[in-house]
Amino acid sequence: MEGYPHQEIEKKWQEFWEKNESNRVTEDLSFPKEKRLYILDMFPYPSGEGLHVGHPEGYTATDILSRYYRLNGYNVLHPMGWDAFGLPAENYAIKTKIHPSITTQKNINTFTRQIKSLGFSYDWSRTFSTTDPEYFKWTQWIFLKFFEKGLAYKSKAPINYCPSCKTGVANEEVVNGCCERCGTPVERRLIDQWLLKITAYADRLLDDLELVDWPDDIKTMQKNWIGRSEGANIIFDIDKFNERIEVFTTRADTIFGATYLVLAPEHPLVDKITTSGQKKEVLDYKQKTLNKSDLERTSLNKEKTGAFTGSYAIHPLSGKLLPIYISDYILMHYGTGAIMAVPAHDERDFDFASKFRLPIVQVVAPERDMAISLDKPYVEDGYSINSAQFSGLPTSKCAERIIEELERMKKGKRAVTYKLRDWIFSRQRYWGEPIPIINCPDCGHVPLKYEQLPLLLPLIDSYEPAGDGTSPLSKVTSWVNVKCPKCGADAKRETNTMPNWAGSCWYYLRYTDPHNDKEFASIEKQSYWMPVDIYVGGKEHAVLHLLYARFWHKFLFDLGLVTTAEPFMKLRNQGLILGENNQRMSKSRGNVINPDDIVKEFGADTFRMYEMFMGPLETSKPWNKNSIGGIRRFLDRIYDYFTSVSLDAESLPPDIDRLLHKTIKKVGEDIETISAYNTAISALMILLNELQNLESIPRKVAQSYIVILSVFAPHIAEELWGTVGDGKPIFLKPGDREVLWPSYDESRIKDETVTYAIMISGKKRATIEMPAGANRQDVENEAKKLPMVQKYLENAHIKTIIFVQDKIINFVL
RNA sequence: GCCGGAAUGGCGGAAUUGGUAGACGCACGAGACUCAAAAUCUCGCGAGCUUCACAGCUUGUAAGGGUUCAAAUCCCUUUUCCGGCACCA
Repeated sequence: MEGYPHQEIEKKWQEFWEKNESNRVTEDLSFPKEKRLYILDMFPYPSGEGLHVGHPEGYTATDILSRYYRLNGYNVLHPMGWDAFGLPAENYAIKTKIHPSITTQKNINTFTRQIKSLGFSYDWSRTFSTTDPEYFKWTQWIFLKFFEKGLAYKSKAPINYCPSCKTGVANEEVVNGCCERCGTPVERRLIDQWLLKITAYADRLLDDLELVDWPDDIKTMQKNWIGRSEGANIIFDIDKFNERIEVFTTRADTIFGATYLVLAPEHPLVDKITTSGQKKEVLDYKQKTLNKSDLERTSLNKEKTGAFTGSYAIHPLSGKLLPIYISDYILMHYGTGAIMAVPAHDERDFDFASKFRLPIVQVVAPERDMAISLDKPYVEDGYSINSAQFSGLPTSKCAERIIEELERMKKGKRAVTYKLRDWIFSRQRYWGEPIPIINCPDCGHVPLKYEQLPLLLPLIDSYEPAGDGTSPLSKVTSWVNVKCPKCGADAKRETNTMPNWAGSCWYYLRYTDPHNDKEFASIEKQSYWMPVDIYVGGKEHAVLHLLYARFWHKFLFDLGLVTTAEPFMKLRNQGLILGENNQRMSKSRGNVINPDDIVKEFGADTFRMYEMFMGPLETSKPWNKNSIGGIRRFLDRIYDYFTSVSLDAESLPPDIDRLLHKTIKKVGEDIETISAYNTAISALMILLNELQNLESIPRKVAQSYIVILSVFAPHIAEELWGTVGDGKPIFLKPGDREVLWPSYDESRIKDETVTYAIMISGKKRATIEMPAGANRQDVENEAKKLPMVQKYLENAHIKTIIFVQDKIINFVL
């Protein structure tokens, strides 16, 4: 590739910035807080494949923002690190016997080299990996706080278990219900697991979404995930048993339409109330349900299945007997694990009732007293019918009255239910943070003392799972067997490790004070830097990472350990970069682009600018090799022009001066959108196209152009600054920085003349130039002079004239 | 199945949020330079039609309908694609 020598220039300036500490922050906390900014990327998992072209998309956007704000006088914290615990390193270790820490370090080195080759302005003095003991010491410390406050608890929870590999497998490793490695159908097993009580924060996680500037679709996803719904728990006594079933419903108004009850197959009452004649059928059905995942239970079987228990419940208001069924469309962990089925007004109940020939009773009508044909359920609100003294009431009113009545009878009460479930926090894996708990037969779960942290992973030589579903750690007897710190009896360490989400729940706090060995971060530094002002990453973290991190943050907030209610004020997502064939990049499709190749051939500046020019940040867009060449040509033209143009001119021609000011305004505004980088770059192209007609321009103009360019293409800009600049580099260490970003003059942006579109009955027929701000009558008179317009106006009656200042005049005939 | 998002030239995308559709770039075509090619520069480039030409007409933003002086933009119906999913009572 000819043109400017990108390899030489990029290396030179990357070394300069690093040596000069150009990317550091000022640690002087008296620097005004309103001029500090925390701009963060979601840190990557350093995979063995190396950097993907999708990573630099978000990183370039935040780099542009960081450089832009620094050039405007801000103190910008812009760090990078590694989320390095996880499955791939462990699976690789099982295959190769190479310790995950070695693979991880190698991958981190590769990622670091690749990211540095793109010239991002990260402050590398603050980097760390979640696998560093100095870091996960504090992850464990926070876990102990959860334990101390009763928010970490042990309970039975299901795992996917492969009976052939004799190991637990992650959801990701289950393909079509079978183990990814051996193809054996995966079973579900209940084992003792640690859970974090995220449900205790459900309402606050929901309500505080109001406080943050996040994309609406992400907020909606979190709201739906938390899934708060208000309704009532209603008690049904069971006929011939001294037992009762509590159901949750959001439609208490439909209670007179309940014709049967359904329990989740796992419901504890099932065995008790199943009559002897039905035992076999119920048992068989429970067995079948056991190995179905929620996904299968909920999406695959359109055909409803179930079994009759043989028992009947007593309707609390009508006294009628309702048969009790079990069915897998009822999930134990939602609501009470039991429902009253109202087939006339619920689709799932309708399907079930149709299949099992159960009665369907209409109790809601769209209009008062109107009956509808029940070939499908009526799920809308309306007016109650067939509901005793409640008939005639509108839906919401009716529900209220019925709940009041049930409360009076002590047969029900208002209730709120969430879809959100507690977070299963243990994994039967090696490569994660060890859970700092000792299990003593007498004292139960005994936490390690804070001074005993970090609890390191023991070195082992076989990473194969233990074979009984427990972690490989359980094989390391020298590590597992300890004395109970409380009573001194023989005890065992917890062998489950934390999930890979743990480390990413608080890493943004650590960046504010990354080398602190007394606290996870000092309150002083946190309160200066937090919250994160701008957080950029992929949409795939919409619920898990972003919800878990918010949960930890709120927990720490309650303990007075952090200073803000929310961690991330503004969130933006980057879109997917697809392969040239418009499909997701993957090895198997053979459409993967390696960033190294692009940097080598075209240079980092071209790569960065191309990714920003592809389209708005948040949309997904396909890679196109030809288009990169266009960006490279643009940078070559910039290089040629600014190394040859004379800088002696006094001023620019007025129209180009106007364009310059417009460009400064537009680019600044586009950058701040965190989206429209493509149009910012096109504005720079338009300006260059005009400047190229001039042999001489003022030095000040060249400086403005290069400074604007520098946030997108820092290396070439820094190089050209040597020619047009003031003797000092653009990007300097905090104390040496100046506000270099050019300002624009609003009064010099206004055009003197504007083009009016002349429309006849809404169709454009001609255009005329008029002075800006011309009055309606003048425009009308000028327009009528045009032969083109006269042609249409003669023999026609003008009904009305629509005039839009500086835009159009429309003659409606 | 449910929820969310999207659909604009050969391609990526613009469009002041209801006001001249197609900015900018790619690809392509013609020309200049060259012995030639590459690179570079200049011009053209939604489709169809009329015209020697200047120019003009029709049509066009997934499809169909509607609101409006005016719709890529707002409303209704439909189709396709992408993302998410936990049958959530």
